[in-house]
Amino acid sequence: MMSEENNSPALNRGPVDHDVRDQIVVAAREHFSRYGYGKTTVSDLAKSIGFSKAYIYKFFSSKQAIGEGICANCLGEIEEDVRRAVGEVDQPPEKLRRMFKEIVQASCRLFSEDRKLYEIAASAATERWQATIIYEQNIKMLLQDILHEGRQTGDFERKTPLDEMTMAIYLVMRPYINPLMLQHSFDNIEEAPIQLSNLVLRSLAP
Amino acid sequence: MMSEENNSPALNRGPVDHDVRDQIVVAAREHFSRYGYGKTTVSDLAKSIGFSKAYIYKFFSSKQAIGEGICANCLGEIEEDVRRAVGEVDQPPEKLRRMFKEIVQASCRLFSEDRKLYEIAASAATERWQATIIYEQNIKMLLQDILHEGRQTGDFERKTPLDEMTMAIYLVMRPYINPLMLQHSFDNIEEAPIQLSNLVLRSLAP
DNA sequence: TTTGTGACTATATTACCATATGGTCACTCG
DNA sequence: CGAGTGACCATATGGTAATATAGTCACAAA
Repeated sequence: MMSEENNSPALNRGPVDHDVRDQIVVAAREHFSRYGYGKTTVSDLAKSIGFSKAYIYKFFSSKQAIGEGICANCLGEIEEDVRRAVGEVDQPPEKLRRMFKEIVQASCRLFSEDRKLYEIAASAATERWQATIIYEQNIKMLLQDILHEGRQTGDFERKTPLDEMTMAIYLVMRPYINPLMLQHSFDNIEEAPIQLSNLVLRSLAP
Repeated sequence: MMSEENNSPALNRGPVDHDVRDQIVVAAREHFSRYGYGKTTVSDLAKSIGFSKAYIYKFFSSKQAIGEGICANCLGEIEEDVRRAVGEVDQPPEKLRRMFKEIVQASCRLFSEDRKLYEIAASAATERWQATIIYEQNIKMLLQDILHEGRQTGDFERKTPLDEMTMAIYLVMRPYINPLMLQHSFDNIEEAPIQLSNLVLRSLAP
């Protein structure tokens, strides 16, 4: 499910469903991934799809808007991976473990296999782009769903208010969710999600 | 208790206990705090204490060595604040709460009241200066002491290995200990330490 | 020996300007 | 009317020459 933006400074312009819009996105992903966001000029994108630079601006309000689209894709893919991993098991405690583990894995994969796109995600986090905010919201909601389910199955305690619980656990995960913080969490990246899952699950015990 | 360095690339030189060494440290703290580490030249320090630049290098092996000294001071002061706060109460669970709360408060205080020194601490963290490593080690040891005590008083569970416990809780606190990560933790800085303390304490319940 | 320095080098930083780039708009073409 | 663009502007960026700075050393004075 793609996250469509319609917020404060409108990112998209012109026809929403248009072949050229998709071409731009494809070319942008390719260029950003290969040369990086900074080294790619809007003219480069235009040239590669055979139009003029001005035409790009019929579809996107700025270069950053294109970057946000690509970034939203990347983060969306991570989100999908996480949802898939979570969906593979039934017990809420195990879901939580999977969620934590897969978030770290998927983020590290982006970092090591597509550094240039990772850098976009990092600067998106620095500058608080919509893509980042939505991604973090979605992850938090996924977490809340798991907690809610665990409460109903009796796996998790029910005294603590659900949103406090969600917030606290989200804060524990944040250093591995946010690309900026991830960079400072590479020490013990192997054990960290396991140890932290254990800690969180102990605190969730009924 | 000051932390003295004698490590890989020796930081100090010449007479350890010397009046001029102290003068340098005092002048450096003043200058770094007012103009920042980058904008302060070694010649500035020399001039302000009435010696030549070359003489500075009789006491410190580099400008960074001076920076490390100042940074170690700042972090040492935070550490002292935390130890004091922890020492004011008796119950290990309350000690943990205090520790978390005071670390956040003291770090935020440095950030808002002495931004320039905070920036040194941040770059010390980026470049993994000794001062940072020692500080983080000390904090971790303080944490372990509290946990150890709590186990003996029966306030905390005893099944989980002590060092796993320490590591996990340390990882929870790290976003508020490490100056680099702190910058990205300002949202919810009020509730975060409380909620996280609650979570940790729930997980520590026997 | 201990205290102290000016003169020196290699590297880092700054200041500058030419160029490149993001972004707009009036306009053409079919 | 809608698809598409060249010419244009203000600002960002990159490269480079000039300057400033970290750090050393041989040496002097006490």
